[in-house]
Amino acid sequence: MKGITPLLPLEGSSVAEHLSAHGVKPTRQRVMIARVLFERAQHVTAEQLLDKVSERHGHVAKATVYNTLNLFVQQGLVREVLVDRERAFYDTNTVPHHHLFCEDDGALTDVPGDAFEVRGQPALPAGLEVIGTEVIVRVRRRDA
Amino acid sequence: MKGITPLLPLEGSSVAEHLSAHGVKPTRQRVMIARVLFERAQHVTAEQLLDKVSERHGHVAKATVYNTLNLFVQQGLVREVLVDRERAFYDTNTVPHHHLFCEDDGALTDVPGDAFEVRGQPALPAGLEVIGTEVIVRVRRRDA
DNA sequence: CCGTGATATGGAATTATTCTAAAAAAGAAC
DNA sequence: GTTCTTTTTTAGAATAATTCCATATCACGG
Repeated sequence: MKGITPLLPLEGSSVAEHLSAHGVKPTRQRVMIARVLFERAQHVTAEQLLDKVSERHGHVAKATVYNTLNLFVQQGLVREVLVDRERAFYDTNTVPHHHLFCEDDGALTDVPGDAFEVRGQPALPAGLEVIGTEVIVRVRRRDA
Repeated sequence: MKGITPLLPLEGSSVAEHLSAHGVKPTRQRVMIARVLFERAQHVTAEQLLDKVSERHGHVAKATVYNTLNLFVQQGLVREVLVDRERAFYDTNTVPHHHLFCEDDGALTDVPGDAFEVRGQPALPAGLEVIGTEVIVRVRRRDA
């Protein structure tokens, strides 16, 4: 429940099993990408991910990284965090939690502690269902 | 306090006064833009705003619309809502409230009612201050 | 092994936003 | 009003994340 709890999504199961369990066929590229992505709870951009994968495993096309990330988002394996217009972040911590975005350096972190919470369900117009709720707390350095 | 309360930011004051009161020098273009923007509480994209202004007042450069929107955001006259990578929305309702984003048609609306709220302050690392908190509830049509 | 549908790839295309350099406007001083 | 300085506007070029496209490759059931 707490945002700071380190998540290790792969504890006790292989990457391929993890993908299959979420309805994603584990191709070679997807496994390469997932290895880097899920090695720890983190916030990554598509470009960072591409670099890490290329460096640690083989070459992957940029389009494949985007396709894969979109697929993972759709299947609930990662969460997309839109926080500035420059780039999207992908968050491997899928437990509901909130985010802190520092406008000075563009750093995205989890909201620490649990004193902060969202209460209740919004009154929705008929025929709509909630996909997800995201809370972004924008911060800056004092005196900046 | 309630998200659905229609806000009329200009009630009782001219557009120029409204701008000045927020530290924005009321140039001809800024007044044109503000007239369209603040005529009612709404969510607009930069392009929609440009079109409306050009149609109802004179021509304005695209760059001016972007400059002006950025300035207005900085001065707290409008709120920027980042909800998909395609475009940014600008919200003339500056009273704290939440948003509903429908992924099917890309419509952005306010969260109705007040059963839904954010409680407490996040525990912040030292030296940081909160600029603002945004809550986005993503929805889709049932059965879609 | 073969065929077929899914996936991967490189590079081109798209597109919102920002940048740039120059023109216009606003404002101050006199 | 005139002149000088600073701010704002402008048109168009530049930027860059993401998607599109057409082709090649892969996974895998029969």
